[in-house]
Parts: sequence; structure tokens; C-alpha cells
Amino acid sequence: MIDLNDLRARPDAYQDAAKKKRITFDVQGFLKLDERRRELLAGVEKMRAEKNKASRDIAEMDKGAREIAVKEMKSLGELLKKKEGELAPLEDEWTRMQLVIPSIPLPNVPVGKDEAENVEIRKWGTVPAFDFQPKDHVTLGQELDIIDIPRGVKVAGSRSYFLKNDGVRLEMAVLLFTLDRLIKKGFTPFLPPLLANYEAMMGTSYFPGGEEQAYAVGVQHARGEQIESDDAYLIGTSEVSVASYHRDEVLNIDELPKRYCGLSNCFRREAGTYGKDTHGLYRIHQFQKVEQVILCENDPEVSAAMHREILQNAEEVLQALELPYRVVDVCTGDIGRGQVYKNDIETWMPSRKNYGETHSCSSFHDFQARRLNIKYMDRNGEKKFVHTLNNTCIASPRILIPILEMYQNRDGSVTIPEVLRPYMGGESRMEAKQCKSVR
RNA sequence: GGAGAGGUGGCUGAGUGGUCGAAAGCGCCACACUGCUAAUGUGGUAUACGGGAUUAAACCCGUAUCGGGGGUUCGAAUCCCCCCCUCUCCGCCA
Repeated sequence: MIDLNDLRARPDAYQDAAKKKRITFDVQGFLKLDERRRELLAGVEKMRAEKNKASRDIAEMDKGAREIAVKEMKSLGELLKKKEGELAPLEDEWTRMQLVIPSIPLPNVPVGKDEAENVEIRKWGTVPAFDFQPKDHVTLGQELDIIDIPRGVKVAGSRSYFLKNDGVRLEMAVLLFTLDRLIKKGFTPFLPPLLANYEAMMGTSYFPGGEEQAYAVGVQHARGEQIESDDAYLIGTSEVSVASYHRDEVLNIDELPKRYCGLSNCFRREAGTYGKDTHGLYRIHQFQKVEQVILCENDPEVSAAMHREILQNAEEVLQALELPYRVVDVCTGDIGRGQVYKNDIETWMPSRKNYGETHSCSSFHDFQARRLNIKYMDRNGEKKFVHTLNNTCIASPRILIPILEMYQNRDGSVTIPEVLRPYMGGESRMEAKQCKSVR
């Protein structure tokens, strides 16, 4: 949600933002509605004021006068109801439209139409040259008996998988390693609810717009008709739960910034991606992620510093894992409705012969905070909306793609990254046709 | 799922039909006092929307909001109905 006064003051800036973000939003149309609403509202409020005043007067009247006044009040009440009836649909539309007004991207965001126009800002690590024919993570996972995609599909449909044996341990290792690092840096860890209500989905700005990407929780009859539903959605990221943690709260400035991280399963319907990234563990319905969430002061410089911090945290994890990556400035066409600035980190994936997105670092300024109604008390006793930011710190099993592929050896075994070994009983290799769980 | 109690401002907590947007306390802000700190005194302090004055903020008026929605009434925090949530007890259960 944006500041309406700001929209009224510089409508062109918002129309421009919508255009650059490739979001359809008719600013002039909204302003017309806004004006019409104000007109009607003024009329309604005037009538209400009259009615309220008359009501107060009645209290001091004697019986006879009161009876006459009450009669007059009834007809006034009916007129008012009619006026209110005219206003109501306008108010609904006005509220609905406000939720889809995009925020204005920061000046340094490159203008572009889609992800192809994202701009690389730095690279780390060296893309490897194998002196043997490398395998992809699907083959490696199969041979090591740590990933079973066909049976995942059998049980849960497309884009499903089983991790087993060391695949389980490797994923847990990666998550725990990352979580521990963040905790050491002062982040408060959360295992948040995996189910969130509409308020949380809307507040973090996934709704309206992202409904079809979220699994809604309901009870369906076998024939498919909905017989019962809950106001609950499976989260696509713990950002939803963790950022909503302080919804409707007023924080103390001394508590800021809040450095939070959530470890959660993430669920995505991936509607509209048929045929895209169908191979392997890249695009799947369910995964696990350690997500960083920051609430800080309403100050662009402070939140910019926080943005750099959480971006660096993620980069440090990849560096510790010795995985080559690059960081891009996400262009206006690929940035979300609410984000004012966004970086993606893409990690080298040998089988794709390319960098693949593994992290996404977003600054929202007060866009989410307005929806979530999260404020803080300034030093002058003034209440302000916080700024919110979030960034992936690690997401698995997607990160297993580069780990398995980068660390594979000629004999089909996979070396366990050094920093993960303490989380895997000190072991250093995963070898084919061995099941360590029964060894 | 059954029975009972309850949801009021940043917090605690009064308020059962008419200046109640709401007592009191805490917290916070401003000012005063005071070697500093602490303490004390005085005043201020909900949010959103709309209008007016000014235009860097301050200010004035109005409307709505006491979990959410609907109803009764000239008038609702207060009465009625539905829903949501919390607590206690019972049932069921990983």
C-alpha cells in the first residue's frame, strides 16, 4: 500500500512506476474515483453530522417536542441510508484498488521488461571446468540413492520428490549451517506457522494477485465440491508469517532493527509454469528455506544498509559453500508490485550451464508495513511505519543442485562441502549404492 | 465437538442506552524545578478518512472506529442475532 497523499501529489510518478513495472494500473482512473468518493463522502458526513446533532438535542426535549423530532429523524435516517448506499460500492472499489497500486522503484533500479534485462553487478568464484563428463543432480541423486523424483511424482504429482538417505542429511545440514550463522549474527530464529490467514497474505502483498500461487486450505468432497474452507493458506515463504509477526503492533524504536529469520517449508502451486524448468529439483511445489526478515526505521538510508547486510549474509553462505554466484539488480519489469529495490543471487548450476536464481533480496520501504500496520514510536513520540526487507539465506533442495553438481567426482561420488561436515557426522563423501542410514 | 468467562487506547484496566473517543494508573512527549542522575509538578498523548487555516511540522471542524458483521433505537462500548479469537473445564487426539 502506498501513501495516498503522495499519489495525489505526484500521480505521474506512480503511472510511470506502473508502466516500468509492467503493471496495469490507471492512476487517473483511480484519482477520478478518489474524487467522486470524496464528494459523496462529504455529503454523507454532512448528513450524519446533522443527525448526530439532532439526536443530542432530543435528549434535552420534553415529551411533546420529542415525538415531533423523532418523526423528523426517521425520514432523515432514510435519506441518509440511501446516500450511504450510493457510497458503499465506491468505497469498496476504492479500497480494492489501493491494494494494487505499485510502489515507486528506487532510481537505481534498471528499467527493463523482464528478467532478461536484469543487470549483473558482481560475480564471485570461478565457473569450473570438469576434466570428465559431469552428471546432473538428477542422475547423481539417483545413483547415490538420495533423490527419488519418479516416486515423488507417483505419490504427490508433478514437481514432487523424495529426499532420502544422505539427501535428507545434506538438506538438514545446509539449513542448520545457515541458521546457525544467522543466529551468531544476532538474528532471532523462528519456526513459524506454515499456515497463514488472509491478513498475512495480503499484508505481505502476496494477495491480491498471487492467489493462484498459494494452496488454500479447505475440505473438499471427493467429487471436488468445496464443503468447508478455512481462512488459511500454505505459505510460499516464511516471510509471510515472520513479517506478520508484529502485525497491528507499535514497536519501540530502541528495539529496531528487528533481525529475524524463519526456517520453514514453502509451498508453491507454480500455476502457469507448465513446461518450465520441469527437470529435476529446480522448480518444485515444496521446499525448505531459511529466510531473513528485517523490520527497521522508516529511513531509506537505514533500510539500504539493512539491504546490503542481508544480501551479504546470503553471499557469505555461498562463499562458505564455495559455490560461484553472481548478483543482479532486478529490473523494473521483474520486480514486484511492492518492492522498491531487489537483488537476485544466482548460483552456478553446471547442468544448466548457467546461473540459476537461488536467492531474492527485497526492500519494500513501508509498502508492507502499511498493509500490516506495523509502526514504531519515534524519538519524538511520533508513530511511523517501519521499513521491511527480506532475503533468502538458503533454499533447499534448489541449492542441492549446485552442491551436488559442483562437488561431484569422476567416480560418481560427491564430496561434502567442508563447512557442512560437522552437520553430517564429520563425513566427507557421499558414495553410490550405499545407504548410510543402515550402515 | 460440549459448557462457562471474556475480547475497550502503546500497556493495565473502569465503564450496561444520551457531550464516552472513553475514568484511573503505567508508559511516552513537552515544559518547569533541580550540581548531574533520580524524584516531583503542570500540560499533552488512539487511529483512519474528509474539510478548513497554514504550508517544513504545529492547529481547528466533522465523520467513522471500543474483536468483525448485521439488527433494535431519535441515539449503542453498553441491548439483540451471527461469526472470529482468547482463557477455564469436559471430550477427542499427535
